[in-house]
Amino acid sequence: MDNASKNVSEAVILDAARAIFTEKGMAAARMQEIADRAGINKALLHYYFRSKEKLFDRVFQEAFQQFWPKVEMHMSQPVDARTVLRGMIGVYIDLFVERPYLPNFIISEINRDATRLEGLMRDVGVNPSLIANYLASQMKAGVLVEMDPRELILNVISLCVFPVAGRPLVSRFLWQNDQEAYQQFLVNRKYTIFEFIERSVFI
Amino acid sequence: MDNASKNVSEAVILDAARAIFTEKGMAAARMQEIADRAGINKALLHYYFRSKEKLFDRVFQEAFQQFWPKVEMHMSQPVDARTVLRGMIGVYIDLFVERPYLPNFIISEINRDATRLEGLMRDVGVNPSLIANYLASQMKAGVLVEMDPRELILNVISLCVFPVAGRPLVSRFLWQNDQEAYQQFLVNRKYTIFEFIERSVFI
DNA sequence: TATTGAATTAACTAAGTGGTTAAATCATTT
DNA sequence: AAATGATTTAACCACTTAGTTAATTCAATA
Repeated sequence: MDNASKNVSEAVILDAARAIFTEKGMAAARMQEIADRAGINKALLHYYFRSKEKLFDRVFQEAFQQFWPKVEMHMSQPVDARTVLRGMIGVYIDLFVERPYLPNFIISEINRDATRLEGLMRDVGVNPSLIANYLASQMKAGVLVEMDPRELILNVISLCVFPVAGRPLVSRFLWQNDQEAYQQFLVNRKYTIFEFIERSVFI
Repeated sequence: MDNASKNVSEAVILDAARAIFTEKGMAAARMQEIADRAGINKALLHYYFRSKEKLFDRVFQEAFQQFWPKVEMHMSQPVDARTVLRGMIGVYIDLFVERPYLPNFIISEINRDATRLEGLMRDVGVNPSLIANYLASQMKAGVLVEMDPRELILNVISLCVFPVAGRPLVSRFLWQNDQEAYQQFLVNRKYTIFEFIERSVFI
């Protein structure tokens, strides 16, 4: 019996959908291509997920969840600001090394249709003020330079995200398309970002 | 006579195309919608630009050119590193305040089809090594902290680009969707980015 | 084994999609 | 005004798209 094509479950469809959606985006993705990749009939997609929109929503929400790493982990017990920042950067870079498609996918589709955001907020549950408050307290304590803590958070995320989201540009212009060198740079970046930030914000 | 609809030129079509393409991206943009926006017939688009692809290429190339600000300007006469970095940041932020659609458009479409890059490189002519060499010399002179100059360039661009490319996210999560506050933050960012970098890299 | 409901499919539809064509109009020059 | 070439249009075409339908197979269970 043809085992590979039997017992096709949601998971197989979602894997295929994720691959196609993240590679081509919502608009350019084709239901037929997703079906082909999943090794099933196109109608079966509509059986499991009523529409392209609903299938996409599911894929996007899963991606979005991953995009908000659980940095609170690094704050559960009282630790110093260095550990918190190092942890934040590490979580992000590790995530993007493993799933390089995430940043561009999120950024592109959020810009394409921002209405989704409110609903996602509710479902995923994000709370940047936790870290913001922690950073603010460290500033008041004289550990960190005084600045808008949101801006510090944003700087950390910017430095982590852009090199991945803009990979083709970065790799081409700054690393002469040497993919191995780019990859090496990205892994090292966990440390270079921290050093860069450390010099700037620690008193 | 209906003056508004006469003498429709390339420029009008390109304006419409830019608006639609940058808002929706290549795949989701519709030739009919571009025609409507330009106030012309759909066939006229194909008269001026043979295909959707060619029309898109034109729009994209113009956008891409703008994306590479002429920072060399700030290096023509011997100036200090602070002026160069300040100028670089200023050019970028000013550009993005005026054309907020640019970063996301470039990033999205470059990721969607990276083959375009090589051709664009040739046409636009970009040379990051000029600034890289200048920064390296300033490091050797003891003005700047020693680091990979490409990484410093990348950090500057990251800090400028991400807040704009990720606007819906940033605005929602960190500024509670207060558009005015976000706009104010972006304008101020010209200075906060510089201060952030200055503390990190100047000895 | 007969029943039943879920899983799966081939074939189809209705609504676009980018692109073409051939004819009409406009503006300029002779 | 006649001729000419650049604009502009309505109507059309071949093809692709997401989504539907009605029939079939599969798996569990009574």
